[in-house]
Amino acid sequence: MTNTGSKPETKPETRPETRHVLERCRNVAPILQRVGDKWSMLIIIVLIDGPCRFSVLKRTIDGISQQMLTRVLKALERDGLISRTTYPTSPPQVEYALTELGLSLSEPVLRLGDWVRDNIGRIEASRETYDAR
Amino acid sequence: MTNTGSKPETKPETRPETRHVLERCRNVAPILQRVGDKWSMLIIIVLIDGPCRFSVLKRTIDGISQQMLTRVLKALERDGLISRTTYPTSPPQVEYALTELGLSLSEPVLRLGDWVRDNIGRIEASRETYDAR
DNA sequence: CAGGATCCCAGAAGATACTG
DNA sequence: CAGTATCTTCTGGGATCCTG
Repeated sequence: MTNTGSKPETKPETRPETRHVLERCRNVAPILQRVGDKWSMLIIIVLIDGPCRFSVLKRTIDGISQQMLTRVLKALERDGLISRTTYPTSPPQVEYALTELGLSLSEPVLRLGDWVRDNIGRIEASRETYDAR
Repeated sequence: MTNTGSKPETKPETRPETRHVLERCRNVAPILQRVGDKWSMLIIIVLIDGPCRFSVLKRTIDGISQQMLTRVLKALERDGLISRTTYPTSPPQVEYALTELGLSLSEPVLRLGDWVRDNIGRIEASRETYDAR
């Protein structure tokens, strides 16, 4: 809501103190982006229930292309968040699973998910009133 | 690490149970994307310390263009995460601040930030060994 | 000072077809 | 089955110039 007040109270400095916090959070942004893409979190969430094969992942995560699934799985593996195990059967089977690291990440991420679940209504309401002008 | 095991143990079903969790998380992904862009979280983090004017934000968040700052601020305002207050002075001043909603969001996000701070080393190590082949 | 309006680009996302 | 290869589309991010 764009209000119109009367007296500014902020100090117009550059806030050097905040700078330090920012430096610390500089690293956070890239990770947030990695995890904040369209599919990564969904994959991780599925894998929380246990290891999963490629085709099952593809069927479970509705709408993802094998292309994107491959890419995201690779990126997650590179970051050490999931592991990849190949079974030399015929036809070949590949099983993906969360690593310990990936599992530990899922915790704060699920918290964020809870927040969204609890507040998405407010967000959407805000959007409507905002768009209404 | 791409291992090679010997016997697959996963059930090849479609996992309908997981489906329900996924449905719940479908809404999470878009919000994660909103917050997971390059600047949103940095802006929110700065605003945790208190209201802030446009120019101060721009100076504090190093590297952001006024264009992007404007865009992201608008998006955050639309979602009800920050408020915008205009002071009709000359020259005009505009002050941005976290709303209650935005503040509550900052909590789970900072937890995620803590996780990153604690584990970024492992991630980078994993990347190196992965890229080394 | 705080933006709006344009133009531009690299890389992300996706569709499709092919392969060990 | 689990990918790779290719092509096209889309969009996040940025540079630049202009204005109340």
